[in-house]
Amino acid sequence: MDKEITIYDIAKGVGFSPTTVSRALNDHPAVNKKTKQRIYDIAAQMGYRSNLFASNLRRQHTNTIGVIVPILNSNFQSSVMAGMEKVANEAGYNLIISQSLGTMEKEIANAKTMYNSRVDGLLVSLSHDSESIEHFEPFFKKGIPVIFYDRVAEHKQSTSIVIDNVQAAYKATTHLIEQGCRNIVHITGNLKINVYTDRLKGFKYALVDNDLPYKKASVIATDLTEEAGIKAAEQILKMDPRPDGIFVANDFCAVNCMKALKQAGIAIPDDIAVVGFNNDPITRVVEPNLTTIDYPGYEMGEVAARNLTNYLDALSDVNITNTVTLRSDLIVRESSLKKKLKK
Amino acid sequence: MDKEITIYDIAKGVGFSPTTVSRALNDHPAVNKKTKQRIYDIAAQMGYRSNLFASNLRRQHTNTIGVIVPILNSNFQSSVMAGMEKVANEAGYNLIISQSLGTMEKEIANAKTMYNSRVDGLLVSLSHDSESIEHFEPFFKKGIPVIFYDRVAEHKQSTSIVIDNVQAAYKATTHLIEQGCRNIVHITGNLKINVYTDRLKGFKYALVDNDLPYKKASVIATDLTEEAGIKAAEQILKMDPRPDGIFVANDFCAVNCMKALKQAGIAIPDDIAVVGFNNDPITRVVEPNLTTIDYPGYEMGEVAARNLTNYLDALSDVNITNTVTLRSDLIVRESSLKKKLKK
DNA sequence: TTGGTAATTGCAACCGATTTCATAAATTTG
DNA sequence: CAAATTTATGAAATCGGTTGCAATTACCAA
Repeated sequence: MDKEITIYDIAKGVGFSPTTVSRALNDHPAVNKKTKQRIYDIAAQMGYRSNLFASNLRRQHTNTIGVIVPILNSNFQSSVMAGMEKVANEAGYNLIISQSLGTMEKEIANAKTMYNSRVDGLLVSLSHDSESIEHFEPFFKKGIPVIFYDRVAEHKQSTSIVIDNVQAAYKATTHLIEQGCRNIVHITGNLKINVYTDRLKGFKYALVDNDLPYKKASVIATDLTEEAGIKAAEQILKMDPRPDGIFVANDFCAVNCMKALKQAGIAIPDDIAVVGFNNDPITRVVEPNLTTIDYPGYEMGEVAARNLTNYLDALSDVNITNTVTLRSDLIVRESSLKKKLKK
Repeated sequence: MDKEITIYDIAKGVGFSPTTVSRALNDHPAVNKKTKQRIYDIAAQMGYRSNLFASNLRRQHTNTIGVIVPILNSNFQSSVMAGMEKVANEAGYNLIISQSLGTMEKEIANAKTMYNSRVDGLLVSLSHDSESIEHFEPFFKKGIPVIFYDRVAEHKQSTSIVIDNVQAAYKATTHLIEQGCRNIVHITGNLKINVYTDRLKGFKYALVDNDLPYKKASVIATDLTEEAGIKAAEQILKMDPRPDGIFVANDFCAVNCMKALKQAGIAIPDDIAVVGFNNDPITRVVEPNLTTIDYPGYEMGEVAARNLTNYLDALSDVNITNTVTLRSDLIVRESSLKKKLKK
């Protein structure tokens, strides 16, 4: 097995001190250009690779960004991560990733690991049942930047990257109303999470602004899983009068709900129009194609990572921006286009 | 900002030397139990956290596993990663992740970064156009374990985690034949990649074993994207005689091909039966539901990571296993069940 | 020639934990 | 009770870069 080459070996090779070698390798301006070149050449020739621990130990930073996600294998989250990885990689940062699997317990453990791994910054989407963000206090105390995205929490020391969930839900609901729906049901997730409370707000506001009554019974809170969609469908079928529109806070759940309704003989969109949320690929596969909100995951990942790397590289000196809101649009497809409006 | 607590601070606090503190914290047997307990208590009380760089620098390992994937945002890959993360996390390893975006160039750069980050081991799924694995030589030379999964390459020093693609494709094709198909088309990906050549082999063997002719014209090599599926459908529509079965090496492509065929008035499965590959969630959404091969991504991630951590923790002393083959099954759904066989 | 400044380079002290070797104290054995 | 072990602890070297400060040389103007 090859022995590892150090700057001391290089120093011996070129007849300069380790100090100069170190400086040359870091492109320090106080080193003669010719010296630098010679050192580069010899280093390359000897197959030198820098020892990041030694460097990190001395410099007190790691060039590593921690990411904590609820779950990796969802279309949205993996898109986010793809965007993050691209930006982080380009900026010279490594990404270390862990999933909370939706529990606060694991999120706390992960935060601790990240803290011990001394990440330079943290990108977090909160778990389903995270009721506090106390476990990030150590980061705040030590001035390690934490950026929340999608599922965020308010904190004066952290930035949040979100879409305007209220507005998006408002658009979605308004669209249903424009299609003639007068009795709309909203299927949502855990109402402790900002995204779902905001979407509920948008739903409510749209009703009110269109002089439609808002009834608590029209909101079905679920865990947004496959089964939840089916159960919600059953619940809807029992309602009297039967709803004529559904706004679901998640595509996957929406699709399963739709399937169950179709099996029960409901015509979509004519009997019931459906709108989802996220623009998951399945929305273009299900029949009829699902109207949904385009939630730009990849872009969100890029923005979150860029925000962090800029801050770390002191490109953005102060952390002025507290919230970044990305645009999100309604994508209209057949699942919500009632016939009477079609030509 | 809090100052960082070191073992020296603790040493001062308890009146023992840093040596003893270090040993106590690592649960070394040569430290008195009472001493240990006192050190634990004080460490906790002072809010001590170990400095991983110092430790890594001295110990020459990082407790970090590098993962290089072609692309993060695919259902299969993110499932794999979810499985990996779970196992690695439990075994006390961090995962650093990078994507090659399908190009060998970026894969080489990523490998270099991982090498410099001194990962303890590497988990790799090769990029589309990786024609050699020379860029992993430094790892092999230094004895750093590299495990390939899904898209693998032969190397005497590395383990591969795969499914039996030949057998899976054989099953899929045989199933189509059993359904009465006599003129089957195979849509595949880049034939330089093991998974696709193997699937092609399975396709071929199944034909031969059933006394059906294998024609080169029946194999459509594509990039398996959404558009590729549509283009392939157009190509199929022009064929004379028209095929009665399609075996696609990827669900996403299969679904789009199916949609295009349906639009052209083809009845599925009666005119043409379709089988996909991967068991992506969309297979249960498309109509008719797509018959496919269950490719256990999550499990593959678990197995790959476990294999690596066991090796690193010297639980499996020698690297005996060179290839691990996971089981994969055919899941039959409506897209391939021709009427005449239905009751 | 002299004083002064800029350009290069090196010494040595870190960063914080681990580990070899030696030592002191406690315990067992003959 | 002396000798041989065992148990518990510490001093100091080490891992491989980085960096404050000092030293040397080169260069320029007066």
